Amino acid sequence: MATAGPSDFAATVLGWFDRHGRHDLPWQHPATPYRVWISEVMLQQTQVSTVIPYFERFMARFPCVETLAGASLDEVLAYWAGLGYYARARNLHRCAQLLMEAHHGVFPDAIESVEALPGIGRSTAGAILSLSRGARHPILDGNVKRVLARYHAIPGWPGRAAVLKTLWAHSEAVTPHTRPAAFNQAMMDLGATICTRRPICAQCPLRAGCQAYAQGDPQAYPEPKPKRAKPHRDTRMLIINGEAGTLLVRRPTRGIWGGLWCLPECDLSADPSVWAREHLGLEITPQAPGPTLRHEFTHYSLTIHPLPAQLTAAPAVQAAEHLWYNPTTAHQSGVPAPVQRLLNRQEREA
DNA sequence: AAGACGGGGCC
DNA sequence: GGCCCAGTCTT
Repeated sequence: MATAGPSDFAATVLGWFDRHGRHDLPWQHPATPYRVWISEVMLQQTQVSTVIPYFERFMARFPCVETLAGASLDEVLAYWAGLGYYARARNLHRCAQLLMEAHHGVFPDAIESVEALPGIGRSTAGAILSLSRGARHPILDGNVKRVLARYHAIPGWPGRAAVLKTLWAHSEAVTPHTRPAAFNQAMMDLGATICTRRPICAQCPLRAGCQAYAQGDPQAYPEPKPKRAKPHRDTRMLIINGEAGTLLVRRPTRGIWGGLWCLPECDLSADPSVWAREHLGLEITPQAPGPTLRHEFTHYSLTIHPLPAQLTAAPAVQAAEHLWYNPTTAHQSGVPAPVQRLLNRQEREA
């Protein structure tokens, strides 16, 4: 049988969507540009089941662009803490303020203008304008990449520019003029529920035209990223306890855990007391080291060596980038997951 | 073109 | 433990 043409492709996908697609996701009711935007950004590199509770909490606190733009970055980061990729939250906040200042708080209709906003690339821009307004724009997220790479048996890793270009061309070609919103949602649903890493081809509406299926090994597509050795790093985190609580310092905007509140980090080779005096302006008395904590990143693994210490002297003036964490008081600060684990561990042992 | 960027889920 | 996930930005 010949490969189905674009319109057959869309009709098949839409027919499947009406019966088997997901119509009950929180951001679909109502599917406003704001809600679709927030959900799409949360869903970048994060799975639906993880996102849903974050989305509900976020919407309850920041129901519209204006609320988000008017909030402090710290509070936005606090609502994001645990999702990872914190640049997404910073971009979200900046984008909300930009929308207020330059676009009256409303997303522009031109996709070029939407793509120009911070944290919004081609796929997210297409998703926002199609899912919320029914405009015909292709998308290309991980799900659509998988479906199209298999359907056309496209060789190569999608991270390569040439492969990506081919995939975009296919996405553009199959996106219909009628019901583009339903079609895009359908493609994501298909990738998320049927054309998964281990696909359920028996239930797939595209099976008849799928080249990877015809070849007998749909899992061969898309090709995996070429892998390399993962380096390992060590760091020491100081758990400095004073009368007001445990010291947290704000990390630089750029780099790992950007803008989040973290335990002070000092090199293993440094003397902790000297380091604290020079970098924090505090006098401390180190105690017995705690058990190490291992944390895995995409690109390296980290072993955290916790070192509890008692505060013995502090300057009269509190540094702006310092915060004394106390579990009994309310906090609205973003703390990375492994640091939160260390704080919780300390609280349990107290 | 390649690397940076987090955390959770799954096998 | 390795791999994956509704990507984008920087270099």
